[in-house]
Amino acid sequence: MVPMALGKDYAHQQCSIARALEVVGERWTLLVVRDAFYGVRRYNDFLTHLGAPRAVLAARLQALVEAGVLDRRRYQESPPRDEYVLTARGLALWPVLRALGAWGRDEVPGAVPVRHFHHADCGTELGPYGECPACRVPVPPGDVEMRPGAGLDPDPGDPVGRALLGTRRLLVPLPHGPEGGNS
Amino acid sequence: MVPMALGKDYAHQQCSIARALEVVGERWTLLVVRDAFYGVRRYNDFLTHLGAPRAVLAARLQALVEAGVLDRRRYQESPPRDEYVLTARGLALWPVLRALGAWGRDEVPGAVPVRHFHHADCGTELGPYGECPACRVPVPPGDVEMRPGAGLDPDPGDPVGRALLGTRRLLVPLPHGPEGGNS
DNA sequence: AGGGTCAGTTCATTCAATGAACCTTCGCGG
DNA sequence: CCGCGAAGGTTCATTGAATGAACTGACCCT
Repeated sequence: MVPMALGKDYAHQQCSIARALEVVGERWTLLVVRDAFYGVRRYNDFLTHLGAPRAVLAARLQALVEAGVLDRRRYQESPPRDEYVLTARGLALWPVLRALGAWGRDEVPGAVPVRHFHHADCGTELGPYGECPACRVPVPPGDVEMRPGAGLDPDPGDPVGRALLGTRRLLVPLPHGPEGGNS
Repeated sequence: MVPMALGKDYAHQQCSIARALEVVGERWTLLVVRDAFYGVRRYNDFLTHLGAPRAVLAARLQALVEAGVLDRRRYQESPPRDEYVLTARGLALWPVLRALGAWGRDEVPGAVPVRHFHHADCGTELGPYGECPACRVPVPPGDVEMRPGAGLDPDPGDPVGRALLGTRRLLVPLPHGPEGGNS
């Protein structure tokens, strides 16, 4: 996708769409952001869920941190381990992902709904712009509940995909650590 | 950008966002679609406005036609000339471009508004989801009026950029032909 | 016949993506 | 204190796509 020579070519474009694509328009980048919304925070989890080459993932994470979309922060000291979490700027990408997902679901032929997104406060399924049709408000991603749809593979090969099978609230980190599994 | 080996890698992803990116996630693709919304329809106009390599543009246009986003149709017989116009499926990408543009304008540092988008019926500037805050309705792209903003280069090098300087309604084709210029 | 427009295609070069292997730090079990 | 494995990378050879310049071909005008 979207390659890194973008700065060179898109920069001269007087257009905010081009500027956005300079940051998130490369291959894998928006999928990394999507996984961050789903609660993925660690390098290895991104890696197994996306299937991207390690070097590309490292480059994308670093670029997203530099662009202020992700924040890299220490979650344990020994051994030192960092996690990547969405900043306010990253959270602002939620409408982009909503719009892309809605288009992929409605307009790409042969697509079965994979996941449904609901307003956690009232249970209503979100409208096409990420708003709650019942409450008439735009729903921030932290108030979105993700539910499995008919098209979701019930037995994904990777553990991250398995952790994302059930109903989950966005932005809640994936379970980890000794108690993490399924106790 | 997002590159053409996408089919291979994104396809196994059970996700409508990934499916959307398979179609519009490659480098240049979304900029082609943006220009189509602005009224660009001809190969040479895309070429001069985007600055993309000719071979890449030809490949992207063909891929978008095959994906049903653009329709290629004959507009004159001799010499045979085709133009590329958005289909219903392509028009459905408008929220994606709106969301990307809003993010690029609000969240990418150092960005000055380049263009403003208004509801042609009432003149109100569109909200972040492409809705009209006054009329409380989602505004279809054909009812959107594009107006120049402070960040717009007043003298672009290419004629297409010059034709897009003023206030224009989306989807209206660029002027062409003997009367086209600025009479 | 010559020049110009439009819409491409071809081709050599450059640049990024891929995937496998390797590296480092640490925790743990014996 | 030795070996093992996990986490989070880096390095490297190979593949593949993007780039830009040149070329093609159909047609029109003068």
